[in-house]
Amino acid sequence: MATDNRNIHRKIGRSTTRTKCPAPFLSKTYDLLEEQEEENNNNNNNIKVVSWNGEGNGFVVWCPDEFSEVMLPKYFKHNNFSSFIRQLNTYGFKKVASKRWEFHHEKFQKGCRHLLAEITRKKCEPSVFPTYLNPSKKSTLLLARNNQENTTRQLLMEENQNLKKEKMELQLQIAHFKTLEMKLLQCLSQCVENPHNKTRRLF
Amino acid sequence: MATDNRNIHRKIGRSTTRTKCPAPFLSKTYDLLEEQEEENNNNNNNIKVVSWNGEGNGFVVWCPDEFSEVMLPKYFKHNNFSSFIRQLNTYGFKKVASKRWEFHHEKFQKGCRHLLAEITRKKCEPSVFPTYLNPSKKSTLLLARNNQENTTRQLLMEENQNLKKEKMELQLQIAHFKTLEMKLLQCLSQCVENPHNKTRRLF
DNA sequence: GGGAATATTCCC
DNA sequence: GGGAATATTCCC
Repeated sequence: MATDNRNIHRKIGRSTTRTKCPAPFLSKTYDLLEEQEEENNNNNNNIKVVSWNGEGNGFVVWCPDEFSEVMLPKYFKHNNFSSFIRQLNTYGFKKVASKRWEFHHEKFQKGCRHLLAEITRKKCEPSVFPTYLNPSKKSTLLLARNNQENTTRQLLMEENQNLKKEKMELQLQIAHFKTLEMKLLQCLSQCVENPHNKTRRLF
Repeated sequence: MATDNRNIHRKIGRSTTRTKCPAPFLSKTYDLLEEQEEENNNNNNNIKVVSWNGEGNGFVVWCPDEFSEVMLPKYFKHNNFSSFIRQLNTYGFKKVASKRWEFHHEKFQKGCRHLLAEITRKKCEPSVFPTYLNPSKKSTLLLARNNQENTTRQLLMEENQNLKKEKMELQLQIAHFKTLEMKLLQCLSQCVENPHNKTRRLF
């Protein structure tokens, strides 16, 4: 196993001064391009394996097979092109051509190593559950949690409904009492004014 | 980079028939011991680097430096003893001696490769939040979620309180009406019976 | 020892 | 492309 003298990046990368230091993957990919660029310049006759693109705002893997077999193991712990692509996607790079392996990232540009520290890993959508729970367990937990929440809400809503119904009934009673009071008062007034009338008919 | 023909374990390991297949780390560690055992038997004069212990219910790394530099890279993508230990801990192995690197696991025994599939990774305590969220973000989310739940409940509870208060007031009104009705009726009856009495005093 | 970030692999 | 499991690293 070749010793990896780029580990220094990683060591600093994990420290609390993270803002100063890009992720190891980014530094290594940048290193790879810079070192390959130098080699490309020295041997104009050779076919390029990987290089910055014309504008210097992205890079192209010209020979994926050679890149994977020869270059990847020099910088990473594997020789799989797909793992390299997976990392590019993780850090938000975009494939910008359909017929060649050209990738862009706003903050990944030739001569701008200082921009690397501004590139962050894409975050997955926040899930409220740890990844090791299988979907069935997740649904069970979801149901449990929802059930608990729903039970409280359900009880409150039921109570609300009942209270509203009771209120309506009470208001209805009051309406009847008001009518009754009115009639009684009417009746009384008639009674007082004409004590000998039959007032019962009001009821 | 040496190709790793043990990846077959991994490929199967990720399939849905996971129960049949141990984690790659376990298979590799078992392979390593079996292959080293054979080498130990062939060269009795050599110092052992790693071997099963006497009972066959654990193993001993006799020479950590040589083990790390020579054997680890043959089976894993690193040469760090501490990473190997980290994996052992992840899978629940216990260090059982203070003066040498001897590790046990109930299901990791000489001649019992079939037990490996029963060894599982230790799970961290279920956190409701993804690990990438820092504590401050976690509290914010917690508060947000709680706020949302609390808002609903709070509103329902407030509505409930108001409804109960209104109900009480309505009942009070009804009580007054009942008193009033009673007095009016009393009054009326007096009025009818003794039309010339002063009935107003009842009010 | 183990939590957590990053890397690598596998799979959809 | 990206979710998720496992591996490797870093740090407490």
